This record gives sequence, structure tokens and C-alpha cells, in this order.
Amino acid sequence: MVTIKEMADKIGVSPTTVSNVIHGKTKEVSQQTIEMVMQVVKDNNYIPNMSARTLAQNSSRIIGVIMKYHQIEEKNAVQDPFHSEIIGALETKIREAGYYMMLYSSDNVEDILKLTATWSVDGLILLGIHAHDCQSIKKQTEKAIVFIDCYFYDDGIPYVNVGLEDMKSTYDMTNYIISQGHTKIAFLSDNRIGVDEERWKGYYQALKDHNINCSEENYIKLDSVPEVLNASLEKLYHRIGEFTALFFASDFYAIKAINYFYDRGLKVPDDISVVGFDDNILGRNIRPRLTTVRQNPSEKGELAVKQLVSILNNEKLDRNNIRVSAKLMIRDTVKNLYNGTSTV
Amino acid sequence: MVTIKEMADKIGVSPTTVSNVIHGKTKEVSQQTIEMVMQVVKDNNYIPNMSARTLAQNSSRIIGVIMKYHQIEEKNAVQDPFHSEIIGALETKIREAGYYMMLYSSDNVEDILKLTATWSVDGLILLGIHAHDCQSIKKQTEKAIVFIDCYFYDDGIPYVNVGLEDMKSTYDMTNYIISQGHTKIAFLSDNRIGVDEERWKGYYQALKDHNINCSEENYIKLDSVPEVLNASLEKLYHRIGEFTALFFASDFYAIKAINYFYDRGLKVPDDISVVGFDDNILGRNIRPRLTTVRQNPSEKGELAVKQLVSILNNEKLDRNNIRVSAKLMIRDTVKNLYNGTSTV
DNA sequence: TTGAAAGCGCTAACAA
DNA sequence: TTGTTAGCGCTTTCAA
Repeated sequence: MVTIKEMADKIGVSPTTVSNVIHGKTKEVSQQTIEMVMQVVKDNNYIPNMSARTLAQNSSRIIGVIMKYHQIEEKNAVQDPFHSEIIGALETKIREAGYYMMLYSSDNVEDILKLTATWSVDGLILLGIHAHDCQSIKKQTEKAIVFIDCYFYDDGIPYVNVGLEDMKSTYDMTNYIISQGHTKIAFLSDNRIGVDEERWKGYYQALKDHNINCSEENYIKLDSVPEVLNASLEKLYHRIGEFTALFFASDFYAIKAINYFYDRGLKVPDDISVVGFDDNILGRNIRPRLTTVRQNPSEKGELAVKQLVSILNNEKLDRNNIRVSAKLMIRDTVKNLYNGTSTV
Repeated sequence: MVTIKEMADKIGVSPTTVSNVIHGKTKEVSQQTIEMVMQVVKDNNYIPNMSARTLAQNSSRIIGVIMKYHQIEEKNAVQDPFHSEIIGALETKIREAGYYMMLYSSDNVEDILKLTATWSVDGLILLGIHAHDCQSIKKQTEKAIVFIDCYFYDDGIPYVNVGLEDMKSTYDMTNYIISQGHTKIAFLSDNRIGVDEERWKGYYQALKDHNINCSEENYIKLDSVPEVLNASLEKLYHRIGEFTALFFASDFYAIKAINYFYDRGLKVPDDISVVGFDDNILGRNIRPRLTTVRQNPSEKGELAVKQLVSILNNEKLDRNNIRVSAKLMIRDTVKNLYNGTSTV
């Protein structure tokens, strides 16, 4: 491993000059010197030492990608198809932008801040972290941060977030379900915070705008713990008569439910209509083809990196809060109550 | 951000002492000093600077996790459920072991070596990299490396790999298929190298051991490019009469095929039996329940980190090459040709 | 039991 | 246009 100093000695110039040439600061370097330096760098297959660089500049070109830590193994952040798609996109874009990606999961603000400081991380991308923690992190560090799917309302501090048109898209999808003759529609999720709350709101608004009665009775909470999920589905199964359509806040649960019904001889959409959200790998590969709201996680990942890099380059952002658009994927799991068909 | 030196000044000891206490080298430090140091460290919320540490020791506690780079976005390494599960497990275990995870994808040996050197990475975990490149990397660096699913046969150099009983499990599964009365069984995959070749071998051996004729005619190549995959499936559809069972080298393709058949009115397993491999999130969530070979990616990830950490601690490994066991998941997609049933 | 000093590789301020 | 020097924060050797 050659060092800058060694190369400088070899060609009889100063380390400063070598460093300058390496970093393209060649305005004040003679053409001849430039070529000499380029040559040694190449001949010796020079590889920069980032730790030394980081120490000297207090900036590492590392971007910390922080995911929410989940105790439950099957909910291990990366396993969720939505998260893994984003992680993949982040890796690609971070690398292409000339940064390095440190992946870390945590549910603890202190740990996240510590990681940031320990590695002199240049920026942070926070994924699936609770709004409250996001806010707390934002307050405690000056580092560039981009959030994904994080909304905090109760504060004046500006923050950069890449989100989705959650409310609008569930609103639109609910309208579609209604247009197929449904009025008894349930909304199902495993929580009522963050994006899931937004999605509930869109759903709720659509019913309201159609003067369809909607109360907390329409909300069904699913348990995210795998073993307990079946109990939730069993309960759902027994209430099935109350509804003609079920709007799940994620494909994952939609499919779990479809399978649960299938195993009990209940057919989708003949006996009950089902809608999901995400159009993830699961949603895209099931029969009957799932009617769902498509979001593009890669797009979110790309935008997050783009925003972060802009901040790091001190460029002005055209907008702080991006809402990526979603798309209704009308397929085969909603029955048309007027004519009995379900295929588009 | 306090530094060791600052803290040393505050309590009137040397940086050396502070550093020693921080790292538990307290054999030769008085109890009183230890307590003093512990106190300042706590009071000042000291956070170590890893770049400085790395520079001084030439070791960073970073573990580079390298995945194969895929041009095609939908095949983006992390999106594959198998890979994302492993990545999740790796993140957890690396963090728990007190290391940091740098995630990087590449299909270029030079780049991987460069990353390693740039960050003074302590160790490497290579995932899905071609054997040839693995070998080349192994030769060019002294760093600790653990491979996942990488086999190179033609060389004497010892290497550490975490693999699966690919051959044995396809052998067993093929025996099971045969036991259900099938003799016309195809094997399908998108390549014939690495694990897929191993799986083919197991399949082949089982047929041979039953004196069932098996030639290259039994092998059907699937195209991995999403747009072209359908063409492969269309071809398959037309050859369907030649076989009674299809053994796919991965759940992903098994499910793509099942859906393709479904859309053409062909029922699994009534019209054709299907078997997958992986039991991934897709395989686990489809109806009819997929008969497949279950491998546990988390286990692979955990073992890989365990092996790597052992190497880094200079511990002797009990074995270099681990073959994690797989499990046959006999479910509902293979028809019993003797009595016509298919459910277990 | 403790401390002084040198050095890891690089960058930046300043001088020449 | 180029070079000297100091310093980033930490560890390690050796001396006290």
C-alpha cells in the first residue's frame, strides 16, 4: 500500500502536490507535474486511505442508512419486501454518487447518534423510524438527514422527507371500491401511526364523501406477531359477514388473509373482495391477481439519495417534502356488485 | 465531541491511561484512576473516533458485505427474498458482534479489493459472487473472508464457506417426487453453475439411482430477464405434455410458472406437479401450498458472521466448509400418481 | 502504575 | 507553481 508521501518522494515533489493532483485541484500545477503524478499513482496502484482522509477532514463520505430494529426475526427490517427493495436502491445510488453505505438497524436514538459521530458520517437516511425519534435525532445533530416515510407535524423545524401520496391513493382506491357497488368496507392494518394513519384517513374521507357511514367499527387491527396474526385472521373470518370488501394497508396482510380464507373454502373475490397496498413481490405474484396500490420503493430510495447528495453539495432543494405518486393497480380481487364480474 | 486528550487534561492523567481504561487494559492502573477515568468518559459522553482508531491500528472493525451487482433492476441483489433475508441476518449479527457493516455491490474484483483497502476493512463476506471471482479475491488479499454459497474446486487454497446441502436435498426431494409415481420429471433453472449445478446433480443422481432415464432433455433453461422469462414459460407450456412433474431450482420460478399455468387454465397439481426450492416469502405464501426445499437464509447469515468473527479473533475453526441442512417441505403441489391425491 | 513521544496517512494553511 | 509544517484523534512503544 503506497502512501501519498512515498509517491511524492519517488518523483521528488511534495505530498501536497500529489494530493492536489489526485483531487483534481490542478489549476496551479504544471502540466508536466500533473502527468508525473498521474503516472506514479497508476504505476503504484494507489488506493486512498479513507480513515486518514476522514480524520483530516472530519468527513467520511459514509452515508448511514438506519432502519428500525425489529425484535421479531420474521419482521427483521430487510425481510420486508418494501424495505429490501429500498435498501437495494439506496445501495446502488449511494455507490453511484461516490459515497459508502453503512447499514445499521436500531430503535434507539442514542445509538444512532453515536454511530453518526463514531464514523463522522456525512449524512443519514432514516427508514421506518418513528416520527418521534426522527424528530429527536433531527434536533440533536447538524448532519444532513433525509427521512423516508416520516411525518412529524407538531414542530416548526424543517426536514427533508420522501414519502408517498398515501392519503390520496387510499382515497382514490376506496372510491374505486365504492364504484364497484361496495359500501360495507373494512380497513385493516397493524397500527394507526405514520403512513398507516395516512392511509386510514384517505379511506375514511372517501367513505365520508359518499355519505357512507364509517366508524371505528370499520377499522380492524391485525396483530403483527406472526403467531398471533392467525388469531386476528380468525376473528376477521368470523366478522366477514359484516363486510363485502376489505382494504388492507399492506399486501402482506392482504395475502395472509386471502390464504386464510382459501384454506377455509372462502373464495376471493366471489365471497369477499380484497384490496392491498404496495404491489410488492408478494402482491405481484399471486392469483387471483391482487388489486392493490402500487408504490415504487426504488423511486423512493433514489430520491432520498438524490436529496441527500444535494444537501451535501450545498445545493438548494426545490422541495423539502416529496410525495411520490402511487398508482392504482386494478386487477381481479374486487367483485363488481352490480354485475358480478371481477376481471378488468 | 470530547477527545481522549481533553479528558486526560481534565483529570490530570495522560492520554495513554485514559485509552487504556477505555479498552479495559486496567491491569496496571490503580482503582482510583480507573474510577476517575470512567467518570469523565461518562460525564462528557465520550464517543470514540473510529477513523483515528483505524488509522492508528490499521483495523476498522468494518465488515464489508459484498453482493453480486445486477444490472437488471428487478434482480437488484437485495430484492431477491433469499438475499434480503441474509442481509438482514448479517446486519443483526455483525452489529451484535460489535462490528460495522458496509454494504456494497459489485461484479468487479478490483473494486472489491479497493473497497477493502480504502476502509481497512477487517473482513469480507461475499454473497452470490461467482466462484472464479471469489478465488481471485481470495488470492489477492490477506483479509479474513467468508463466502456464502461459493464453491471452487480446482485449487488447493483453503477457504471458508457457508453453503447448503444442495445436492443432498435435491436428491431427497427428487426421491420423494419419484415416490409419488412420477418418472417424467424436468429440472428447471436459469443457469448451471454454483448452487444450481449442485442441485441439478442431486436431481440427476436420484433419477439415475432409480434407473429412470435422464438426459439433457430433462433440463429446461429459464431466462432470468423478466421480459424474456415469459417466453421461456411459454415454451415450457408447450412441452408440458412431456412431463408430469417440474422441479424448479428456486421458488421464484416455480411460482412464476404456476401463475403462468393458472392464467392458461392449467391447474397445479391436478394437471402438472410443481416443486420449488428455498421456501422463501413467496413460497410460503401461495396457494396451493408449495412443496419445496426449505433453506434458512438467516442461519447462513449467522454462521457466516460467526465464522468470520472467529477468524478475526484468531480462533481455530472446527470446519472450513459448512453445509447447512435443508428440509423437505412436503405440501400440496405434487400429485400422487397412484391414488390421485396431493395433500399430505 | 503512569506518561512522553512518535507515528498512522492525509489535508490545509501558509510560506516561499 | 511548489513545499513546509502542523494537526486531525488515537494507539503503542518505551522510559520513568
